[in-house]
Amino acid sequence: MNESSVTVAAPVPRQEPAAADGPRYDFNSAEPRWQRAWAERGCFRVEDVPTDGKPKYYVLEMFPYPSGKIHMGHVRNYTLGDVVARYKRAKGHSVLHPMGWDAFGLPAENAARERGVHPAKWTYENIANMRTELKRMGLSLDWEREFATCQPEYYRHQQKLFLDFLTAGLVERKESWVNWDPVDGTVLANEQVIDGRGWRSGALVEKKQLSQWFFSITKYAPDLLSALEGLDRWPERVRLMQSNWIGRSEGARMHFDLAASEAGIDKVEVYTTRPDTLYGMSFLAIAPEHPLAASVAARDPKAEAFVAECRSKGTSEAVIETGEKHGYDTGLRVKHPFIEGATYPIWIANFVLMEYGTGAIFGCPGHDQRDLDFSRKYGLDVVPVVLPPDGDPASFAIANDAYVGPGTIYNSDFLNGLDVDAAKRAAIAALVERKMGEGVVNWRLRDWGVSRQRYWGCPIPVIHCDSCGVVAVPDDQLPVTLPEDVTFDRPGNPLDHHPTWKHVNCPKCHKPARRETDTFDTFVDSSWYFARYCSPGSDLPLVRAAVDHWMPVDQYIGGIEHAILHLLYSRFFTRAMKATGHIAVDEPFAGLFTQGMVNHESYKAADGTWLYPEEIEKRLDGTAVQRGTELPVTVGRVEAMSKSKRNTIDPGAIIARYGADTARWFILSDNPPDRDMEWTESGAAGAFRFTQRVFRLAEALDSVPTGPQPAEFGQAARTLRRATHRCIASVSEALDGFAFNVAVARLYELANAIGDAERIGNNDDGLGWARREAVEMLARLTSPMIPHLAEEVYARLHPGSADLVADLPWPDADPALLIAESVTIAVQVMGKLRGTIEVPPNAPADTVIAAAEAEINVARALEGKRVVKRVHVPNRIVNFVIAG
RNA sequence: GCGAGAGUGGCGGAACGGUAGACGCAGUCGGCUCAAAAUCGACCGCCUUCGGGCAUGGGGGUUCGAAUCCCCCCUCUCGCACCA
Repeated sequence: MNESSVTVAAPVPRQEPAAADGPRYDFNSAEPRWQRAWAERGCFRVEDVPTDGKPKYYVLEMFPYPSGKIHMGHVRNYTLGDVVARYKRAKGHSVLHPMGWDAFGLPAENAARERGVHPAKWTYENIANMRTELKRMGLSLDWEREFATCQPEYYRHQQKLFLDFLTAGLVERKESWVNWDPVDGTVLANEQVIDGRGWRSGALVEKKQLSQWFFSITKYAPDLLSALEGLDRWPERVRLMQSNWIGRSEGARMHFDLAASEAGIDKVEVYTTRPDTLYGMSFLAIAPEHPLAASVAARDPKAEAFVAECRSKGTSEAVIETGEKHGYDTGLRVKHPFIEGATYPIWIANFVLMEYGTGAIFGCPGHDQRDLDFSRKYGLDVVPVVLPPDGDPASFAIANDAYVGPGTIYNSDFLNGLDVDAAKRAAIAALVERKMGEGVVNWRLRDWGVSRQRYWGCPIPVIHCDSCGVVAVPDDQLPVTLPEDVTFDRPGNPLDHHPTWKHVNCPKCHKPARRETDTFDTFVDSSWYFARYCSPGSDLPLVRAAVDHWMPVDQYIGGIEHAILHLLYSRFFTRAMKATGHIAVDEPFAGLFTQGMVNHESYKAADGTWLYPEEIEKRLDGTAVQRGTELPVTVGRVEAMSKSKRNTIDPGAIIARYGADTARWFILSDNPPDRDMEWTESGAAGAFRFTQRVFRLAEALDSVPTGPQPAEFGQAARTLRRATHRCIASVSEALDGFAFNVAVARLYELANAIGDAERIGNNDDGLGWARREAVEMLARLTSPMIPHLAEEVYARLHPGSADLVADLPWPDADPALLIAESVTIAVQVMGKLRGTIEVPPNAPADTVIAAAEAEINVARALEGKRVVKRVHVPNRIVNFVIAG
């Protein structure tokens, strides 16, 4: 997880912000100091089962893959989560906010193969480095809950869960077609097959049948789909993507009898959503992997060649993009279910998928575009059976487009005259009557294959015994740990090559047997970690009292790239854990927020090589030159930070230069958090200026005496206090709505208002008190975003106080101060703005209208006109409608 | 192809159906400086005969009033994609 982009170290050191006159906020000493203060106070620690009676709030960001360094995507992700965590905590919640490591995975094995470093060493060193970097961000995390999924203390429980699922019938071992890389000797995910070749080896990928472990996610398909409706704090598009992925469709499962049986096979099973078009049938097509295709291929060399070709080219982009359809006529024929004596050819076709439905279709070219393309290519009949509403049965014909719209059935015997839906029902009824089929619901979702031929993953805790079959590793022998002495000097799975590891005795019959050498897909590791955080030290996978208290996660935050797989697997896993008694909830994540990416301009030198941002210098006219050489540089697109384009910004360098608060402030201020943002140098510098300005506003109060709240405030003080309390209200509202960029804008407004008050300089009428109040509120309201500076400012305002802002409750706005002393009302004539008037709040309508009519511009616009309607919206607007 | 989302100044973006452009970035002018940096102040959608007019992708509609609601169209982004 979270490994989409990798940051590399900046090669050229950047210059420090120029040292300026006067004292400055020294983030270098302040940030570590406050981080220590929070840690020593244990501000962010919570109990597994709290007894403080506070409402719980569980904030979680997708845990990082320990690639080596944190990148800006992490900074954005964890800053967003930290704002939520700190805000909810201040609002009186007991907040669980943990962090850990998604630590198994292929990059560690690649490092082992490429550099000879053991995956464990590589992983743990990366974790140590990234932990240090994350701690510099000042996140309000309970670090005592940290774990890595590669620790036996974690994955032993995963093995236990697997065995519980096995007992509960939620896991099975079955044969399946997989992408097999013959050079690397491993199964590849579909995403790892590029143009028909393995992404690492470049070898042609083969389709191969392997025995694999599967989680029975399809058992939950209906529930996983219907429960999406209740996830009302998930983005609509994620719910939609999951819904499409699960892919429910209604139709009929039916069989066609072969005219003559083939190698003992006498019928073909078909799934269709269009049983109403059965009379339009002109062929039957089966997938190349279909058993019937295999038996034809066994006796027919041409068929065998065709199947082999499909197998090798099936996944290539060329075939998929052009949609070119290929087929082979087997010579076999099937009988029509309703038409006595009619038979149709059976083709093997490349566009029929073995994975979906039954791997066989009946072809109705009149009303399915693919079937039409296929029929035109091979000269098969095209018989229309659905007449469009305005169609003429005598002349309606199918040209190049199949007709898939609504209409009336014709050319179809007993179905004639029915509409499409009625005909579907009638056709299914007829199939049922003849015992040839039934109405079914079909799902696109497949069971989740979790076997990987990898070393750096969680061992699957089973033993294969020749006498007893598959035997679960007994609980008292868990965990099955990875052997450390492995080599990566040849392709394939090091566990399989290990001289002794897999050789064990069967736990049942004690005869020699073999350990399973496959490990789990790393998505398994991340499918329950959120629940483990509730009781990370327990001897049980989950402690019911802890998960019952904390789960579900109230706010989950991460990238959209996990919209389907990780989230769907986690939803399944939670249900499976419920079925096995480990947890009580169905849904793991009550709220989900998907953040946008962090992008940056890219730069290219004249010779075509990419340049790091540190290597270029911007000119005033927007062009850029190479630092030092002054050679011209092409400024490229703003795109996702990537190592290859060298448009990365190292968070460590930013924090060293500006401090964590600046990085956090800029990343929050730039735009709404669900959209992609552009990291810019000027934006970061602007954020840095703000932090310094806040400090100066606090510093300016050193000479302003403290004292009790005055009974009376002058005009300027009242204005400032209104700004302060309006800010409390509006920042709270913005934070509640994830509008962090708006919260930032409101805080700039408050800072501007304090600056205005500062320049007035007269403290006699309570302005000094009002300024202290405003600066304190500025600190407290910014504290979820820039927590270190908030502490620094608060401490300066309260010398000698031991209070931490992190422990203070969220301030409440004084309702009396949210009411303006006067309101500006817009005056329109026929909907066009003609002027504004100042009136007391909630002034009576006739007073306001009279004042509006008196306004000079309005009066001019109304002169000589007849007003037919006066619209008055209190405290908002007056609109005069005139005749004519 | 199917589905979803989005189009507002030079840029990122604000805006319960009620003064469009908050706030920031960039820019212009000025104060302070020998100068620069930092900082502070002012300006900053387009046109204008200085009355005002035009402006939220385009065109219609609803409304006293539309960036916002409805219909049609255009463009862009993302997701799924031979799913029978």
